[in-house]
Amino acid sequence: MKMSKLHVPTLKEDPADAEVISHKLMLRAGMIRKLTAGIYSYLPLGYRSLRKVEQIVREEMDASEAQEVFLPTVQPSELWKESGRWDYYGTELLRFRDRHDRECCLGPTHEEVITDLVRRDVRSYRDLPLNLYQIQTKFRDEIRPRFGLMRGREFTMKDGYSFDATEEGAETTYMIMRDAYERIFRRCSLQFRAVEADSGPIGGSFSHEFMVLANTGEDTVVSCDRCDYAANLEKAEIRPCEPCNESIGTVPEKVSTQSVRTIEEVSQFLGITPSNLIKTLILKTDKGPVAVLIRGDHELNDVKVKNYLAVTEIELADEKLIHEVTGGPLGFSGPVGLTGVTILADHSIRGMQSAVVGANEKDFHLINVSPLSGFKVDGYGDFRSAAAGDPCPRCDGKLLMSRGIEVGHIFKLGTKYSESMNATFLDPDGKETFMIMGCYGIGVSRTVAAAIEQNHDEDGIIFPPPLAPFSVIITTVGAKNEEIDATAENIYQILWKNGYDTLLDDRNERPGVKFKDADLIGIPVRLTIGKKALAEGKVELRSRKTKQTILVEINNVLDAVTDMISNWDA
RNA sequence: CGGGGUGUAGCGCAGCCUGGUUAGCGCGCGUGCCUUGGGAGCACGAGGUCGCCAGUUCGAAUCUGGCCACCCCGACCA
Repeated sequence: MKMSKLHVPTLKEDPADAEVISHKLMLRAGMIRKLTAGIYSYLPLGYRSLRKVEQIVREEMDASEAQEVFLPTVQPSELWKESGRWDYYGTELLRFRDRHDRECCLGPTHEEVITDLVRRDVRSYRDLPLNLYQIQTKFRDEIRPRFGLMRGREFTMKDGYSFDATEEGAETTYMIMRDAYERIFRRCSLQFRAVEADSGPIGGSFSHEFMVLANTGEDTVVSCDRCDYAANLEKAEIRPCEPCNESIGTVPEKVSTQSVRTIEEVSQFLGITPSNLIKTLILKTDKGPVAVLIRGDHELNDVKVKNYLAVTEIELADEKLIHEVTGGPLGFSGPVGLTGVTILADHSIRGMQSAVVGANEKDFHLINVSPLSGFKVDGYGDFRSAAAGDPCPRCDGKLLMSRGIEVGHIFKLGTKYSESMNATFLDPDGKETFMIMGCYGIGVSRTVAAAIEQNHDEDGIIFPPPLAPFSVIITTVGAKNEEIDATAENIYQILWKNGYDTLLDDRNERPGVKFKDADLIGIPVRLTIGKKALAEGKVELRSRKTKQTILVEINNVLDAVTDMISNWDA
């Protein structure tokens, strides 16, 4: 491609509405343009990168014996009602009616469609396992789209679904997909980790998220400094601590705490540390209110509570509900004497000896309260979020926190959809059996953004070669010169013939402009052709990553380019 | 949806508080000259329903009300 013909509207300044670096750079590099909130057009460079990722995904999925299909975007409400998700999915599902007043939605994911497809034609265990995938645009009416392609409403996703006859088969498929994902993200030159995750609203029994490590990530990844344990913060397990079994002979005492109510204020006021406090959080769920006790220095993990209670909705209670439940105002709740509500407590509460709790009365707290005798607990569990420095649940190491961008997610779904949608087959004994499903997603457009988050500098994007829209850019410098132009054209042809996507910057621009653009759009290898070096039969080869420049003989250009690209990650 | 903010040329912004001729600046864009190893210079030029609607006023980018869009912070997810 000739730069003079390529549509790359680069920008000198950062667009005002871009916050994160990948968004800024993709706009500045002329890769994408926003149409409306969370919805973007891909320009030639952006689309080329997107397709590079798609191609890697395709190759690795195909190599894992998954088969590509292409499914409808518009889906009838009937299917969603059948799976039960029409009511469950909420406003993220964009619904509308067609001219016949039939209810439809735009597919945010395709479990229903694929399950319907498979149940129609697959009747025998002989047809299983079956693993189908597609790469297409999904629409999720996100509450708050942000950060450009990182959280769009419309985005490109690879989603795959597997159907197995047996549990063992389903687990094997899961492992195959896990391996495929490792290969895919490694090929994208990304630094990532596969972490244990909560299986979320799609449901299912176990799942992994693939997290690209980046400071701007929206997710928190917990990992061990000793072993390879890594988990999403929502999921990260806390090892239960030893229960304290001696009740020291203290008697609860009511103290006035006037207008102090936050953990910080109360502990300062009483001259104790937050770890001596128990915070009593009143939560509203679809099965009624619950009280959850968490140590003062810990954070509630509502996903854990949600899973423990098997409820679908959970949120912090408002002041009115708190009053109804405890009889006291916000900030002074406590478990002592609390009735008519389920009381859950985090494991760490058991290890406390004399704690401070709210008195369920304005301006009063109770001190010297023992979890052993001071109040009733309906269930102990793991209800708090891991924090940096917590012990690893698997070994003696300590947990570290880092930020991650979720680019892939795999679930073993089990029979959730096959049961609700009646996807069955006949097993070898002729018995009708539910298929065991798995689902495997990759945020393709998000992967491009994540790669940029991880690979950039002050001059622009530094594309890893597998994702770069073009691998090489040939930049001619100096005034119009036939020899330079001819050499450039010649090398350009050679590189294309040898499989390198090559850009030729033949614009009548000053060198500075060409260099700035080449850096901004992040082409890995730049070949500069100028008068001085050419007089010696040489051209310059520069790595966008190391910024190192070497002079190479024109005859050796192909080898030198190959060398630089194949040693990119070295 | 709750809280905060912004809307003026393709992009980035000033002007608004304290209404008053022709609405500015930088970048970009067009033409010409010139220049060619890190976003050159000079000259001329094109480009604006000041987000939309209503109101106040002799007069509104500027004041008031309503609406819309977008961005940021929280609950969701690839």
